[in-house]
Amino acid sequence: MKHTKRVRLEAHGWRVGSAQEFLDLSAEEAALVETKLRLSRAVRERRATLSQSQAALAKRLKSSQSRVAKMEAADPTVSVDLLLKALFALGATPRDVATAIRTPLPSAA
Amino acid sequence: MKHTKRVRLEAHGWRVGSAQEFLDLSAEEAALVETKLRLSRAVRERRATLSQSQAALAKRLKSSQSRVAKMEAADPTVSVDLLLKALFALGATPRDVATAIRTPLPSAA
DNA sequence: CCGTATTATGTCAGAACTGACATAATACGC
DNA sequence: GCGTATTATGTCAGTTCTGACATAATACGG
Repeated sequence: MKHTKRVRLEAHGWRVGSAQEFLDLSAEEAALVETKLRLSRAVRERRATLSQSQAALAKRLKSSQSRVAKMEAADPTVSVDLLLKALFALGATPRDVATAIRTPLPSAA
Repeated sequence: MKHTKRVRLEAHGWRVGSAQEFLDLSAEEAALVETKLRLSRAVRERRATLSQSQAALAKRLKSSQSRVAKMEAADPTVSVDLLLKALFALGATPRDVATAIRTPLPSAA
């Protein structure tokens, strides 16, 4: 279950216009996906550092363990808003968030 | 129409638990709101720099002028996801986004 | 192995967000 | 002032996201 760019676009009722426009939108979508990946990784790392279970973080967030798992899996049904809420709940500062967003993934394109 | 923390929490069906918990959640909510403000400001600045109208940006985003206006007004009905989509559509890099998130507002608390 | 603690995956009703539209308010040149 | 271009505010039906639940998979000590 890995809706990526393509699927997401189709879900939005896409009908490709100019190739240029499509490519640009792809790049923008890719940047957003990459950002989500970085944030989700940051959530997992901070939580692990604090030795908290997903269930514990979920409780603090008034969310559920399954949703935390999806956050860390960068599931497309998880919004950036939720990822940020999780990070702040884990004690991250805006500076920490900024760093996470700038930090490239281990081996991602 | 300025739903802030309080209203948002109530909208979520809040019932205050311990004072400590409430305060913590307030701080976290505040951090998120502050982040949204910074991003919305970044959208306005980038768009202005490019001398684009809200309508032009909206078209590029496949959105509407009114929603771009709400983005720049940091309206609570605008998600961080949408703000990021706008920034990337305006040519921002993850690094730019990170900078925006770290940059304090002119005179905010 | 077996318990059990933790994490992953699927599903869905309800809540939040979105684009679009209408229309009001502002800004700016003429 | 008047036109008009741009931005602001309000509303709402349709889509997306969310929490919760069930349950499967994995990790790990005994």
